[in-house]
Amino acid sequence: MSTSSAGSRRDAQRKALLDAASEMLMHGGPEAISLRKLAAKVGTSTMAVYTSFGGKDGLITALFEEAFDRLTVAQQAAERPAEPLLWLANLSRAYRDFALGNPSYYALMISATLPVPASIRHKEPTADEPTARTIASHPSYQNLLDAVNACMAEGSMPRDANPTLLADALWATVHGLCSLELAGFHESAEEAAERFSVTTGAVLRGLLTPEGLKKYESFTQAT
Amino acid sequence: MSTSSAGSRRDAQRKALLDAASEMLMHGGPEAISLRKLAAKVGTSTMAVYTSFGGKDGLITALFEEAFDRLTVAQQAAERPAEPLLWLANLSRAYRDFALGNPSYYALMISATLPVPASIRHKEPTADEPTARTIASHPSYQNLLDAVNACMAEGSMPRDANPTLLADALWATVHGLCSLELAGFHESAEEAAERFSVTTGAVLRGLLTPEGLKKYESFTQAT
DNA sequence: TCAGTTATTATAACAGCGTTATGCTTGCGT
DNA sequence: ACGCAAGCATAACGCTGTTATAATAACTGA
Repeated sequence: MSTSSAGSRRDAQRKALLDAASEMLMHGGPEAISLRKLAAKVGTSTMAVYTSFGGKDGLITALFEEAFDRLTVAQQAAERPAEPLLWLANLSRAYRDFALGNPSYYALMISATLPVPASIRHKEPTADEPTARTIASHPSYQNLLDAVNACMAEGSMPRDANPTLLADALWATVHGLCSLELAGFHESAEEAAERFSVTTGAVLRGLLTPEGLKKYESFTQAT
Repeated sequence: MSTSSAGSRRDAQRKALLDAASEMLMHGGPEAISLRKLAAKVGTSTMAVYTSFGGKDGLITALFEEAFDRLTVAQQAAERPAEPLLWLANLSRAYRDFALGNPSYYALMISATLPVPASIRHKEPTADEPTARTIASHPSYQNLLDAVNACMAEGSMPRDANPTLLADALWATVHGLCSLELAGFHESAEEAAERFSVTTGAVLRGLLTPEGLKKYESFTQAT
């Protein structure tokens, strides 16, 4: 049980590097991660990054996965009421809270997700295994899908709809809102919060069945 | 009229650099822009970038503004029917067409807009002049605002609403959709197109008044 | 038109980056 | 206990943006 089990010396080195990189990320953003400074911080040389992660790309990928894990934790920490519509609203809020609370991690998720060169350089898109699968099967997305399926099951959303389509609609909207808010397109925090609730409410209402709409409006009026 | 008028030798150099940088951007993405390669391409030295743009940041800023100009052209080239609701739909489509047709420019807009370090390094946020103003007064955003105001004027959207709030809701949604689509979260182009129309339709319907909703559904049923 | 001043550019050097080649050193398996 | 394989430190390579210096070009004023 030298290397197969967890807790080897190598894993300790890996964790130390990852923690230090995480600190650099949170302190100065994705662009502030330098292998040389990272190695100096941990007390080793840059070669450690290559043996542990295979290079800087591997390190960034590890941070990227950690970001998604943190998001998943934030999502699953959200209150899960019996009403799936309220659960969906809580998931949206949790997403925003994560983005605002971990802006550097969120920036990393976006910057590592969006740019064309990154997706080109990393893996040739020769239909090997599209990135979509990687995300769709992630717990973070599964949470959202579960909530959508629950809404469909109770008739708040059309039962014959494609749940992935509905989940993507909500995801894209929430992501766009957080992206713009973090970019600084908000005059005040209150205005950003209002825009978030108004927009997510609008897209959610737009996806509901008449029955679901009635239910949703009873919630918003009650609260 | 040596330097005050247009067409100086200096402006020609600036334009040559900008065009070459634009080509590098479209070919290899934002990260492929190297001052040395750019200077070699134009047939000068890297110092030209410093005299014309003040450095690489200035060059990127110029490309950033060019990206917004191109977006504005695409927006204004969109058909403008008498019905503001249809105009709004056309603006959304034009935004997506621009993003898909100029992915590198779009990536630049996002990457230069979103990351925390960029906004920190560039200008200290000492309330000097928030970025929001810069964007809100841009023709591209004004187009959207005009359409929203037209919808409010005809009663399709609540007349007592904040037009900026409504415009931001649509902008964030469309932006989030394009961002996710360009990131590669689409199994097929058809699926991405369907998701776009479904989501934008949902958020638009969610922002309408009952009268506006009736009008909108008469359009979708007619077409 | 010519002299003086200013601005622009080419060359080279500087500091930093990710990556890689080369030995040394360490630790594990036999 | 020995031998071998893996990990790390050192140094070098090629690249990046930026800056100092010196020469050149252009424009201004007499």
